[in-house]
Amino acid sequence: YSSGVSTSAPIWNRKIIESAHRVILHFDLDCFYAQVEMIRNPALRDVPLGVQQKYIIVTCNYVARERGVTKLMSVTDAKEKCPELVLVKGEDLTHYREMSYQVTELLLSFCPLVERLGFDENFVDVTGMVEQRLARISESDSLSFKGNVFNHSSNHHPRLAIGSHIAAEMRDAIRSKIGLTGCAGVATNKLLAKLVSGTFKPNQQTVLLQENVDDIMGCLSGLRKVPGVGHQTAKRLQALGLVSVKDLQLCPLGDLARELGGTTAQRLRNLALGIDESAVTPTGAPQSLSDEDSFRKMCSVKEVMAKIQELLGSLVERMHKDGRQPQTFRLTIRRYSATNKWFSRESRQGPIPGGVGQKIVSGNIEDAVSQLVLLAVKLFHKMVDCSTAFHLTLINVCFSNLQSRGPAASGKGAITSFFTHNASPRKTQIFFVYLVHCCSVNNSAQNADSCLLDHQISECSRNVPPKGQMTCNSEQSEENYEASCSTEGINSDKTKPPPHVDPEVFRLLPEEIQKELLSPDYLNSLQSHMSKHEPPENDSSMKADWSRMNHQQPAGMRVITEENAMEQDKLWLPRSSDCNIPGNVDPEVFSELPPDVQKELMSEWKQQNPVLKTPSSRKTGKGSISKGKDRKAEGRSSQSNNLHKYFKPC
DNA sequence: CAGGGCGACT
DNA sequence: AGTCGCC
Repeated sequence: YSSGVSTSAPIWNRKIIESAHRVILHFDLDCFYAQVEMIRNPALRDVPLGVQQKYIIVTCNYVARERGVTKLMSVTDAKEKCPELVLVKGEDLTHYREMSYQVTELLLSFCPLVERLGFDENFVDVTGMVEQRLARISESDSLSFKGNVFNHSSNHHPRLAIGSHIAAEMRDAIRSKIGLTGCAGVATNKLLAKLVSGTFKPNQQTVLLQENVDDIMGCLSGLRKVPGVGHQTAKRLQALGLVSVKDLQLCPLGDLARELGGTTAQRLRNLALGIDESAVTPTGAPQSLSDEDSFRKMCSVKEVMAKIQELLGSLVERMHKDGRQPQTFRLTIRRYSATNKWFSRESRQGPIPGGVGQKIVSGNIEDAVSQLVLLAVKLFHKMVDCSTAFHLTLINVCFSNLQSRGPAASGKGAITSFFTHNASPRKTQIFFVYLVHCCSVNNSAQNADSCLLDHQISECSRNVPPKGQMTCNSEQSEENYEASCSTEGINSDKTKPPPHVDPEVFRLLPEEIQKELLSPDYLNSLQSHMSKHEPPENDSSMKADWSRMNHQQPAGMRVITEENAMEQDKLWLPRSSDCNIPGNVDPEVFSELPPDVQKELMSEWKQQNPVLKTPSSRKTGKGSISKGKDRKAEGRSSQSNNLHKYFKPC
C-alpha cells in the first residue's frame, strides 16, 4: 500500500487496525488568554475583552467576538468594530504559561499520555482507560455518547462513547478545579481528534465516528486546514496542482514523492485520508526556555545591550525557578530590510560556562545576568557588524540543553554504582527490565541484588529466574505497534517485540522473558493506567472498578525502562502524603527490593518531591522505550531525569 | 502576516 | 544555523 504497489495491508485493513486501537482526546481551551485575564479580573467577564500584544489583538472573549472582533485583528480595526472593547496587555506570558501547565498537570493526573500543543491544547491517549471501563460493562449495554457526534448516524461505537465520557469528566475537572472552559474532540487519532474538537464551540465536545472520516476531511476548505500542512508545504503542493484535500488524496504517490520525498509524501497523503499513526508523546518539561521582544527599530548597541539585559533578567529568573541548569545560550535577532526579506531570523549560540549555570541554579541572578550579557554581546557581534548601520526589529534570548542537577552524583549506593559504570542507555533498559523482573518472582531479593552488583548484563541474563505467574503491567500506552504494518510492508519477525520495547533490547532478552512480554496478559495490561481520581458520582458501575484499581494493584512485573522510569518521578508527587513511596510504584514490588536500593530510592524521592514548579514539574522523558535511532528520545535522555545524573558523559 | 512562545528535522 | 511546523 505504502509504495503504491499492492501489498498485504490494503486500505480497509489499515483502517480496521487503526480504528480498533486507540481513543485519542484533543482539548482546546476557549480563547485561552482572554479566559485567563477574566479569571484574574472577573470584572472583565461581561465586557468585550481583547488581549493585546503590541498592536495586535491576539485573542478576545466571546462577548467581543459577537461584536465582530476576531483573533489576530489589528487594534485599530478592532476598536473600529467595537469601540467599547477593553484591552489587556498580553506580552508577558507568565500567567498564561502557569495556567497552561496547570491544565496539563490535571490531565496528567488522569492518564500519563498527555502531549501539549502550544499553551492551550493537549492531546490525551485514553485507550487504556477506555479498555478498562469497557471490560466492566456488559456487552448488551448500549453506550451513550456525551456531547455532540459529528454527522451522527450509527450508534455502536463503545470505545469512542466511553472516550466521550472521559473527555466530559476531564473537561469538568478543568472547569471545576481551574476554572477554565474548553472544547474536546474524541476520535481514533490525533489528526481527527484535533479536527473534530472545534466543530462545536465554545465549551462543547464532539466525537468523530470512524464512518465519518471522509466527511470531515471533505469538509476542510483547503490543504492548509490539515494540521501538519503549513504555508510552505501548501505552496509546494499547489505547485503540483493540489489545492483541495481530495486532490491530495487522489494524487499518485509517485508524483508526490518526487517533490517531497517518500516519507513526507506518504505522511501527507495519509493526513489527507484522515490517517495518522503518530503517537501521543508525553511532552514533559520544556527543552528550552526563551524570552523575546519585538519593536519597530533598534539601531544602537546601547539599546541592544539594555534590551538583552532586560530579557535576560526575566529569563534567568524563570530558569532559576525551573531548577535545571542550561548548558547553551542562544541569541536571535531579526533585521529590518526594505527588500521584504522581512521574516528571517539569524542566531548565534554558545556554551554557558559552568560557573554561570551554577549561579542561575543557586539564585545568584544578578551575577548570572551580567555574565550572560557579556556572552550575549559577543554573540551579537558575530552577527552584526557595528561599524555599519543596523536596524533590528526583534531580539530573542534562549536557554537550551537543560540539565538536571541531582544531589551528589558521588556514587555510593548500588543503583548509583550501576549507573556510573554503565553509560549505555541500552544497558540501562535491559537492567530495568531485569531488575523488575527479578523482583517479581520469589527469589527476588537475591536475584535483584546479584543483578545490581553485576555490571555484566549478559551475565545476569543467563541466570534466568524461575518463571512465576506473571501479571505484566505497564502504565504507558503502546504506540505504533501495529502501525508498522502499514508503513512499509510487514517484515515482521516471528518475535516482534511488544509495544514499548525496543526491538534490539527485546532480542537481547532471554526467550523466557520474551515470551512473557508477548503473552496476552501482558499485552492486555498495557495501557492499564490506575487513575487517582474519584469515581464519577453518578456512575456506580465504575466505582468497584475504581477502588479495585486504586488499592489492589496486582503484584508482578512492571516493565520499567529508563525512560518511563524517569517519567514516573513526576507522577509521584501528588500521592506521596499517605505513605512514603510514590503512588504509582507498586508497594509489593517495592518491598521486595533489596534494602539498600529501597533506601536509595526513598532518599531520591524525597529530594525530588519539592519540584512542582510550573514548567519543570514534569520530569522529561518519553513514555516509550527509546528506539536506538530515535533522536527525540536520545536527546531527552541526556537531560533532566532523576536517574540520568548518574550517567557520566560518554 | 501580525506576537511570544515552543518542538522537530535537516 | 536555518527551516518548518504548531498554538
